[in-house]
Amino acid sequence: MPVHNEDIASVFDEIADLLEIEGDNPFRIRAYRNGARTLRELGSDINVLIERGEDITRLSGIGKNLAGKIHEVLETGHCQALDKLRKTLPADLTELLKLPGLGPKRVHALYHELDIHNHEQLERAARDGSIQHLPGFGAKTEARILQAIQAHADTSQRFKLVVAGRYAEPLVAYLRTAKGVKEVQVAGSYRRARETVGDLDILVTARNGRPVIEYFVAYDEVGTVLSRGTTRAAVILHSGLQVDLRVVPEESYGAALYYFTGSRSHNIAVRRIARKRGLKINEYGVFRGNKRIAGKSEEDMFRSVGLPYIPPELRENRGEIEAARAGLLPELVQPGDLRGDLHAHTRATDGHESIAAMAEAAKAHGLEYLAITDHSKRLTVAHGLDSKRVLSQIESIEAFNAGGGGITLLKGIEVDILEDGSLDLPDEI
DNA sequence: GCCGTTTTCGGCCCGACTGTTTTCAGTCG
Repeated sequence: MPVHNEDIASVFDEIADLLEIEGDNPFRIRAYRNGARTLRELGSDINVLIERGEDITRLSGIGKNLAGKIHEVLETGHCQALDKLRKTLPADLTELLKLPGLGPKRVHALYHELDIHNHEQLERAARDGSIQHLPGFGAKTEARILQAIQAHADTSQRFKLVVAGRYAEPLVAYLRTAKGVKEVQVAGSYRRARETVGDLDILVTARNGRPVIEYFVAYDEVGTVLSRGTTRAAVILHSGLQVDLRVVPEESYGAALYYFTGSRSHNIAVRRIARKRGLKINEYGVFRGNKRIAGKSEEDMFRSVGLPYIPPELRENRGEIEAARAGLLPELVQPGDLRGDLHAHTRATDGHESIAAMAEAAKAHGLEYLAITDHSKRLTVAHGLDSKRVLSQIESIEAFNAGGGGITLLKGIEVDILEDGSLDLPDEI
Protein backbone atom coordinates (compact mmCIF):
# COMPACT_ATOMS: atom_id res chain seq x y z
CA MET A 1 0.00 0.00 0.00
CA PRO A 2 1.43 3.38 -0.96
CA VAL A 3 2.55 5.56 1.93
CA HIS A 4 1.69 9.25 1.85
CA ASN A 5 2.45 12.36 3.89
CA GLU A 6 -0.51 11.82 6.21
CA ASP A 7 0.58 8.26 7.07
CA ILE A 8 4.04 9.40 8.11
CA ALA A 9 2.60 12.39 9.97
CA SER A 10 0.39 9.98 11.94
CA VAL A 11 3.44 7.90 12.84
CA PHE A 12 5.21 11.01 14.15
CA ASP A 13 2.14 12.13 16.09
CA GLU A 14 1.75 8.72 17.69
CA ILE A 15 5.43 8.70 18.69
CA ALA A 16 4.92 12.18 20.18
CA ASP A 17 1.79 11.03 22.07
CA LEU A 18 3.54 8.01 23.54
CA LEU A 19 6.69 9.94 24.46
CA GLU A 20 4.55 12.60 26.07
CA ILE A 21 2.65 10.07 28.18
CA GLU A 22 5.98 8.70 29.32
CA GLY A 23 7.18 12.19 30.22
CA ASP A 24 9.98 12.44 27.68
CA ASN A 25 11.86 15.66 26.83
CA PRO A 26 9.15 18.15 25.75
CA PHE A 27 11.33 19.60 23.02
CA ARG A 28 11.95 16.21 21.52
CA ILE A 29 8.18 15.66 21.54
CA ARG A 30 7.63 19.00 19.87
CA ALA A 31 10.18 18.08 17.21
CA TYR A 32 8.04 15.06 16.22
CA ARG A 33 4.90 17.22 16.15
CA ASN A 34 6.65 19.85 14.04
CA GLY A 35 7.75 17.13 11.65
CA ALA A 36 4.18 15.83 11.42
CA ARG A 37 2.87 19.33 10.73
CA THR A 38 5.48 19.98 8.06
CA LEU A 39 4.43 16.80 6.26
CA ARG A 40 0.74 17.65 6.45
CA GLU A 41 1.25 21.17 5.18
CA LEU A 42 3.80 20.31 2.54
CA GLY A 43 1.43 20.77 -0.38
CA SER A 44 3.22 18.12 -2.41
CA ASP A 45 3.68 14.37 -2.04
CA ILE A 46 6.84 13.50 -0.13
CA ASN A 47 7.35 10.58 -2.55
CA VAL A 48 7.61 13.04 -5.43
CA LEU A 49 10.24 15.15 -3.62
CA ILE A 50 12.32 12.08 -2.90
CA GLU A 51 11.99 10.74 -6.45
CA ARG A 52 13.23 14.10 -7.68
CA GLY A 53 16.28 13.57 -5.51
CA GLU A 54 15.56 16.52 -3.24
CA ASP A 55 17.18 16.68 0.19
CA ILE A 56 14.25 16.44 2.60
CA THR A 57 16.33 17.65 5.57
CA ARG A 58 15.93 21.08 3.98
CA LEU A 59 12.26 21.00 4.98
CA SER A 60 11.59 22.95 8.13
CA GLY A 61 11.59 20.72 11.21
CA ILE A 62 12.97 17.68 9.36
CA GLY A 63 16.50 16.84 10.48
CA LYS A 64 18.67 13.81 9.97
CA ASN A 65 16.73 11.64 12.40
CA LEU A 66 13.23 12.38 11.11
CA ALA A 67 14.42 12.19 7.50
CA GLY A 68 15.72 8.71 8.26
CA LYS A 69 12.37 7.70 9.73
CA ILE A 70 10.54 9.09 6.70
CA HIS A 71 12.68 6.96 4.39
CA GLU A 72 12.19 3.96 6.67
CA VAL A 73 8.39 4.25 6.63
CA LEU A 74 8.32 4.81 2.87
CA GLU A 75 10.48 1.77 2.22
CA THR A 76 9.27 -0.71 4.84
CA GLY A 77 5.85 0.62 5.86
CA HIS A 78 7.06 0.52 9.48
CA CYS A 79 8.89 2.64 11.98
CA GLN A 80 10.99 0.64 14.42
CA ALA A 81 11.04 3.43 16.99
CA LEU A 82 7.24 3.44 17.07
CA ASP A 83 7.01 -0.36 17.14
CA LYS A 84 9.31 -0.33 20.14
CA LEU A 85 7.22 2.26 21.96
CA ARG A 86 4.07 0.28 21.26
CA LYS A 87 5.65 -2.70 23.00
CA THR A 88 6.16 -0.70 26.19
CA LEU A 89 2.72 0.92 26.21
CA PRO A 90 -0.69 -0.44 25.14
CA ALA A 91 -1.63 0.54 21.59
CA ASP A 92 -5.03 1.94 22.55
CA LEU A 93 -3.63 4.25 25.23
CA THR A 94 -3.38 7.25 22.90
CA GLU A 95 -7.15 7.03 22.30
CA LEU A 96 -7.62 8.34 25.84
CA LEU A 97 -5.83 11.56 24.89
CA LYS A 98 -8.72 12.41 22.59
CA LEU A 99 -11.12 12.82 25.50
CA PRO A 100 -11.50 16.44 26.58
CA GLY A 101 -9.74 17.11 29.86
CA LEU A 102 -7.35 14.19 29.51
CA GLY A 103 -3.80 15.07 28.56
CA PRO A 104 -0.54 13.15 28.76
CA LYS A 105 -0.01 13.59 32.51
CA ARG A 106 -3.43 12.31 33.50
CA VAL A 107 -3.31 9.44 30.99
CA HIS A 108 0.09 8.53 32.47
CA ALA A 109 -1.41 8.45 35.97
CA LEU A 110 -4.47 6.46 34.86
CA TYR A 111 -2.28 3.85 33.21
CA HIS A 112 0.46 3.52 35.79
CA GLU A 113 -1.73 3.82 38.88
CA LEU A 114 -4.89 2.02 37.79
CA ASP A 115 -3.79 0.06 34.70
CA ILE A 116 -6.40 1.88 32.60
CA HIS A 117 -5.74 2.01 28.88
CA ASN A 118 -9.11 2.05 27.10
CA HIS A 119 -12.55 3.62 27.29
CA GLU A 120 -14.25 0.60 28.91
CA GLN A 121 -11.75 0.43 31.76
CA LEU A 122 -11.92 4.19 32.17
CA GLU A 123 -15.71 4.20 32.36
CA ARG A 124 -15.72 1.39 34.94
CA ALA A 125 -13.18 3.19 37.13
CA ALA A 126 -15.05 6.49 36.85
CA ARG A 127 -18.28 4.76 37.89
CA ASP A 128 -16.84 3.08 40.96
CA GLY A 129 -15.18 6.34 42.04
CA SER A 130 -11.59 5.15 42.02
CA ILE A 131 -10.35 7.92 39.75
CA GLN A 132 -11.10 10.85 42.03
CA HIS A 133 -8.62 9.61 44.62
CA LEU A 134 -5.65 9.77 42.26
CA PRO A 135 -3.37 12.74 42.96
CA GLY A 136 -4.25 15.64 40.67
CA PHE A 137 -7.74 14.25 40.04
CA GLY A 138 -10.92 15.07 41.91
CA ALA A 139 -14.65 14.49 41.90
CA LYS A 140 -15.26 17.06 39.18
CA THR A 141 -12.61 15.65 36.88
CA GLU A 142 -14.03 12.16 37.38
CA ALA A 143 -17.55 13.33 36.54
CA ARG A 144 -16.29 15.13 33.48
CA ILE A 145 -14.49 12.03 32.23
CA LEU A 146 -17.62 9.94 32.64
CA GLN A 147 -19.68 12.52 30.81
CA ALA A 148 -17.17 12.70 27.97
CA ILE A 149 -17.16 8.93 27.47
CA GLN A 150 -20.94 8.70 27.51
CA ALA A 151 -21.33 11.61 25.12
CA HIS A 152 -18.79 9.99 22.76
CA ALA A 153 -17.25 13.41 22.79
CA ASP A 154 -16.21 14.00 19.22
CA THR A 155 -14.56 17.31 18.56
CA SER A 156 -13.59 16.44 15.01
CA GLN A 157 -16.87 17.57 13.43
CA ARG A 158 -16.34 20.39 10.95
CA PHE A 159 -18.85 22.77 9.38
CA LYS A 160 -18.89 24.10 5.84
CA LEU A 161 -17.90 27.76 5.76
CA VAL A 162 -21.30 28.88 4.51
CA VAL A 163 -23.09 26.87 7.22
CA ALA A 164 -20.84 28.28 9.94
CA GLY A 165 -21.69 31.72 8.57
CA ARG A 166 -25.38 31.12 9.26
CA TYR A 167 -24.55 30.64 12.93
CA ALA A 168 -21.90 33.36 13.05
CA GLU A 169 -23.91 36.26 11.63
CA PRO A 170 -26.78 36.34 14.14
CA LEU A 171 -24.36 35.74 17.00
CA VAL A 172 -22.18 38.65 15.88
CA ALA A 173 -25.27 40.84 15.63
CA TYR A 174 -26.28 39.76 19.14
CA LEU A 175 -22.83 40.55 20.57
CA ARG A 176 -22.89 44.02 19.01
CA THR A 177 -25.81 44.82 21.27
CA ALA A 178 -23.81 43.99 24.42
CA LYS A 179 -22.99 46.94 26.64
CA GLY A 180 -19.51 48.39 26.24
CA VAL A 181 -18.68 46.38 23.10
CA LYS A 182 -16.84 48.23 20.34
CA GLU A 183 -15.61 45.75 17.73
CA VAL A 184 -16.97 42.28 17.00
CA GLN A 185 -15.13 40.16 14.47
CA VAL A 186 -15.06 36.47 13.63
CA ALA A 187 -11.43 35.34 13.44
CA GLY A 188 -9.96 31.83 13.12
CA SER A 189 -10.37 29.59 10.10
CA TYR A 190 -13.65 31.37 9.32
CA ARG A 191 -11.78 34.61 8.63
CA ARG A 192 -9.16 32.70 6.67
CA ALA A 193 -12.10 31.46 4.57
CA ARG A 194 -11.21 27.79 4.84
CA GLU A 195 -13.73 25.51 3.15
CA THR A 196 -14.67 24.06 6.51
CA VAL A 197 -14.27 25.34 10.05
CA GLY A 198 -14.00 23.33 13.26
CA ASP A 199 -15.20 26.13 15.53
CA LEU A 200 -15.89 29.86 15.55
CA ASP A 201 -13.38 32.21 17.16
CA ILE A 202 -15.05 35.50 17.91
CA LEU A 203 -13.10 38.53 19.02
CA VAL A 204 -14.67 41.42 20.88
CA THR A 205 -13.15 44.63 22.17
CA ALA A 206 -14.42 46.07 25.42
CA ARG A 207 -12.98 47.77 28.46
CA ASN A 208 -14.52 45.27 30.85
CA GLY A 209 -14.68 41.61 29.82
CA ARG A 210 -16.89 40.05 32.46
CA PRO A 211 -20.28 41.53 31.46
CA VAL A 212 -19.62 40.68 27.81
CA ILE A 213 -18.83 37.08 28.75
CA GLU A 214 -22.03 36.87 30.81
CA TYR A 215 -24.02 38.30 27.90
CA PHE A 216 -22.41 35.80 25.54
CA VAL A 217 -23.18 32.66 27.56
CA ALA A 218 -26.80 33.86 27.92
CA TYR A 219 -27.27 33.71 24.11
CA ASP A 220 -30.34 31.64 23.18
CA GLU A 221 -28.51 29.16 21.00
CA VAL A 222 -25.92 28.24 23.66
CA GLY A 223 -26.24 24.61 24.68
CA THR A 224 -23.24 23.91 26.91
CA VAL A 225 -20.83 26.33 28.55
CA LEU A 226 -17.40 24.73 28.49
CA SER A 227 -15.56 27.50 30.27
CA ARG A 228 -15.95 31.13 31.17
CA GLY A 229 -13.50 33.57 32.64
CA THR A 230 -13.01 37.31 32.58
CA THR A 231 -11.52 37.52 29.09
CA ARG A 232 -12.56 34.33 27.35
CA ALA A 233 -15.30 31.74 27.23
CA ALA A 234 -16.09 28.64 25.23
CA VAL A 235 -19.54 27.25 24.50
CA ILE A 236 -21.20 24.65 22.29
CA LEU A 237 -24.29 25.82 20.40
CA HIS A 238 -27.35 23.60 20.04
CA SER A 239 -26.16 22.93 16.49
CA GLY A 240 -22.99 21.31 17.86
CA LEU A 241 -20.76 24.17 16.71
CA GLN A 242 -18.21 25.27 19.30
CA VAL A 243 -17.72 29.00 19.74
CA ASP A 244 -14.76 30.57 21.54
CA LEU A 245 -15.11 34.20 22.56
CA ARG A 246 -12.22 36.45 23.58
CA VAL A 247 -12.48 39.94 24.94
CA VAL A 248 -9.52 42.30 24.69
CA PRO A 249 -9.05 46.05 25.24
CA GLU A 250 -9.40 48.22 22.15
CA GLU A 251 -5.70 49.04 21.88
CA SER A 252 -4.96 45.32 21.46
CA TYR A 253 -7.48 44.78 18.66
CA GLY A 254 -4.95 44.27 15.87
CA ALA A 255 -2.74 41.98 17.93
CA ALA A 256 -5.67 39.88 19.10
CA LEU A 257 -7.25 39.74 15.65
CA TYR A 258 -3.95 38.62 14.19
CA TYR A 259 -3.34 36.12 16.98
CA PHE A 260 -6.77 34.49 16.81
CA THR A 261 -6.98 34.46 13.03
CA GLY A 262 -4.02 32.07 12.86
CA SER A 263 -3.30 29.71 11.47
CA ARG A 264 -1.48 28.29 14.42
CA SER A 265 1.35 27.27 12.20
CA HIS A 266 1.62 30.72 10.61
CA ASN A 267 1.60 32.37 14.05
CA ILE A 268 4.38 30.17 15.34
CA ALA A 269 6.52 30.97 12.30
CA VAL A 270 6.00 34.71 12.73
CA ARG A 271 6.60 34.59 16.47
CA ARG A 272 9.89 32.89 15.72
CA ILE A 273 10.85 35.77 13.45
CA ALA A 274 9.90 38.22 16.18
CA ARG A 275 11.96 36.34 18.71
CA LYS A 276 15.03 36.63 16.49
CA ARG A 277 14.53 40.37 16.49
CA GLY A 278 14.35 40.40 20.26
CA LEU A 279 10.58 40.88 20.24
CA LYS A 280 7.74 39.00 21.87
CA ILE A 281 4.31 38.62 20.27
CA ASN A 282 1.14 37.75 22.15
CA GLU A 283 -2.53 38.61 21.79
CA TYR A 284 -1.99 41.99 23.41
CA GLY A 285 0.71 43.31 21.14
CA VAL A 286 4.33 43.20 20.10
CA PHE A 287 6.76 43.82 22.94
CA ARG A 288 10.40 44.75 23.26
CA GLY A 289 11.03 43.92 26.89
CA ASN A 290 8.11 45.48 28.70
CA LYS A 291 7.58 48.15 26.07
CA ARG A 292 4.69 47.62 23.70
CA ILE A 293 5.68 48.66 20.20
CA ALA A 294 2.66 47.50 18.13
CA GLY A 295 -0.78 45.97 18.39
CA LYS A 296 -3.46 48.45 17.39
CA SER A 297 -3.80 47.11 13.85
CA GLU A 298 -2.72 43.99 11.99
CA GLU A 299 -0.74 46.18 9.61
CA ASP A 300 1.49 47.49 12.36
CA MET A 301 1.91 43.97 13.75
CA PHE A 302 3.37 42.89 10.42
CA ARG A 303 5.42 46.06 10.12
CA SER A 304 7.01 45.49 13.51
CA VAL A 305 8.49 42.18 12.36
CA GLY A 306 9.53 43.53 8.97
CA LEU A 307 6.83 41.91 6.88
CA PRO A 308 4.29 43.40 4.50
CA TYR A 309 0.60 42.75 5.23
CA ILE A 310 -0.40 39.17 4.48
CA PRO A 311 -4.15 38.64 3.89
CA PRO A 312 -5.88 36.11 6.21
CA GLU A 313 -6.63 33.71 3.36
CA LEU A 314 -2.90 33.13 2.87
CA ARG A 315 -1.87 32.65 6.49
CA GLU A 316 -1.24 28.91 6.49
CA ASN A 317 2.57 28.82 6.70
CA ARG A 318 2.74 27.36 3.24
CA GLY A 319 5.29 29.74 1.82
CA GLU A 320 3.42 33.03 2.29
CA ILE A 321 6.00 34.40 4.74
CA GLU A 322 8.87 33.79 2.32
CA ALA A 323 6.76 35.20 -0.53
CA ALA A 324 5.93 38.30 1.53
CA ARG A 325 9.61 38.88 2.28
CA ALA A 326 10.48 38.58 -1.38
CA GLY A 327 7.61 40.90 -2.37
CA LEU A 328 5.98 38.05 -4.26
CA LEU A 329 2.61 37.79 -2.52
CA PRO A 330 -0.13 36.99 -5.04
CA GLU A 331 -2.93 39.43 -5.54
CA LEU A 332 -6.09 37.70 -4.32
CA VAL A 333 -9.16 37.49 -6.48
CA GLN A 334 -11.82 39.81 -5.09
CA PRO A 335 -15.58 39.45 -5.50
CA GLY A 336 -15.51 42.50 -7.79
CA ASP A 337 -13.05 40.74 -10.10
CA LEU A 338 -15.60 38.11 -11.07
CA ARG A 339 -17.06 38.93 -14.48
CA GLY A 340 -19.30 35.96 -15.01
CA ASP A 341 -20.59 32.60 -13.84
CA LEU A 342 -20.32 29.63 -16.14
CA HIS A 343 -22.53 27.19 -14.27
CA ALA A 344 -26.12 27.86 -13.26
CA HIS A 345 -29.30 25.81 -13.14
CA THR A 346 -32.84 27.16 -13.50
CA ARG A 347 -36.11 25.69 -12.38
CA ALA A 348 -36.30 23.93 -15.74
CA THR A 349 -34.28 21.21 -13.99
CA ASP A 350 -33.17 21.27 -10.35
CA GLY A 351 -32.73 25.03 -9.84
CA HIS A 352 -35.27 27.20 -8.08
CA GLU A 353 -35.64 30.31 -10.26
CA SER A 354 -36.59 31.33 -13.78
CA ILE A 355 -34.07 32.43 -16.38
CA ALA A 356 -35.06 36.06 -15.88
CA ALA A 357 -34.72 35.88 -12.10
CA MET A 358 -31.30 34.24 -12.40
CA ALA A 359 -30.21 36.97 -14.79
CA GLU A 360 -31.38 39.67 -12.41
CA ALA A 361 -29.55 38.10 -9.48
CA ALA A 362 -26.34 37.75 -11.50
CA LYS A 363 -26.61 41.38 -12.59
CA ALA A 364 -27.07 42.42 -8.97
CA HIS A 365 -23.76 40.69 -8.19
CA GLY A 366 -22.10 42.80 -10.88
CA LEU A 367 -21.65 39.97 -13.38
CA GLU A 368 -21.44 40.65 -17.11
CA TYR A 369 -22.48 37.20 -18.25
CA LEU A 370 -24.14 34.07 -16.96
CA ALA A 371 -24.18 30.63 -18.56
CA ILE A 372 -27.41 28.69 -18.20
CA THR A 373 -26.33 25.06 -17.87
CA ASP A 374 -29.27 22.86 -16.93
CA HIS A 375 -28.95 19.06 -16.85
CA SER A 376 -29.06 16.85 -19.91
CA LYS A 377 -31.98 14.42 -20.39
CA ARG A 378 -30.45 11.30 -18.81
CA LEU A 379 -30.57 12.88 -15.37
CA THR A 380 -34.25 12.19 -14.89
CA VAL A 381 -34.19 12.80 -11.11
CA ALA A 382 -33.29 16.42 -11.88
CA HIS A 383 -35.87 16.56 -14.68
CA GLY A 384 -33.10 16.77 -17.32
CA LEU A 385 -33.80 18.58 -20.56
CA ASP A 386 -34.66 16.56 -23.66
CA SER A 387 -34.02 17.95 -27.14
CA LYS A 388 -37.33 19.73 -27.33
CA ARG A 389 -36.88 21.50 -23.99
CA VAL A 390 -33.25 22.41 -24.76
CA LEU A 391 -34.36 24.09 -27.98
CA SER A 392 -37.14 25.88 -26.16
CA GLN A 393 -34.67 27.10 -23.50
CA ILE A 394 -32.28 28.31 -26.19
CA GLU A 395 -35.09 30.34 -27.69
CA SER A 396 -35.87 31.88 -24.30
CA ILE A 397 -32.22 32.82 -23.77
CA GLU A 398 -31.96 34.39 -27.20
CA ALA A 399 -35.14 36.32 -26.58
CA PHE A 400 -33.79 37.57 -23.26
CA ASN A 401 -30.52 38.69 -24.86
CA ALA A 402 -32.38 40.41 -27.68
CA GLY A 403 -34.34 42.33 -25.07
CA GLY A 404 -31.08 43.83 -23.70
CA GLY A 405 -31.34 42.81 -20.05
CA GLY A 406 -28.06 44.45 -19.06
CA ILE A 407 -26.34 41.08 -18.87
CA THR A 408 -25.46 38.47 -21.48
CA LEU A 409 -26.80 34.97 -21.05
CA LEU A 410 -24.79 32.11 -22.54
CA LYS A 411 -26.42 28.96 -23.83
CA GLY A 412 -25.10 25.86 -22.13
CA ILE A 413 -25.95 22.43 -20.81
CA GLU A 414 -24.51 20.19 -18.10
CA VAL A 415 -23.91 16.98 -19.97
CA ASP A 416 -24.01 13.61 -18.26
CA ILE A 417 -21.55 10.90 -19.28
CA LEU A 418 -23.16 7.59 -20.28
CA GLU A 419 -21.93 4.11 -19.31
CA ASP A 420 -20.20 3.60 -22.67
CA GLY A 421 -18.28 6.86 -22.15
CA SER A 422 -20.28 8.82 -24.71
CA LEU A 423 -22.00 12.10 -23.88
CA ASP A 424 -25.71 12.49 -23.21
CA LEU A 425 -26.09 15.22 -25.82
CA PRO A 426 -29.45 16.22 -27.29
CA ASP A 427 -29.82 14.86 -30.86
CA GLU A 428 -30.00 18.28 -32.46
CA ILE A 429 -26.71 19.50 -31.02
C1' DG B 1 14.99 16.16 17.92
C1' DC B 2 15.85 20.56 15.33
C1' DC B 3 18.26 24.68 14.44
C1' DG B 4 21.70 28.85 13.48
C1' DT B 5 22.27 37.31 10.39
C1' DT B 6 24.03 36.05 19.01
C1' DT B 7 25.81 28.56 14.56
C1' DT B 8 27.76 23.10 16.80
C1' DC B 9 25.60 24.47 22.17
C1' DG B 10 21.79 26.05 24.36
C1' DG B 11 17.92 27.39 23.35
C1' DC B 12 13.07 25.92 21.66
C1' DC B 13 5.56 30.34 21.20
C1' DC B 14 2.39 32.03 24.66
C1' DG B 15 -1.47 32.96 27.84
C1' DA B 16 -6.33 31.73 29.93
C1' DC B 17 -9.24 28.66 32.48
C1' DT B 18 -10.22 24.75 35.59
C1' DG B 19 -9.69 22.04 39.37
C1' DT B 20 -7.01 20.81 42.93
C1' DT B 21 -4.42 22.97 45.55
C1' DT B 22 -2.89 26.48 49.30
C1' DT B 23 0.58 28.55 45.16
C1' DC B 24 0.10 25.75 40.89
C1' DA B 25 -0.11 21.77 37.48
C1' DG B 26 -2.61 20.24 33.64
C1' DT B 27 -5.08 21.13 29.63
C1' DC B 28 -6.42 23.73 25.77
C1' DG B 29 -6.30 26.69 21.82
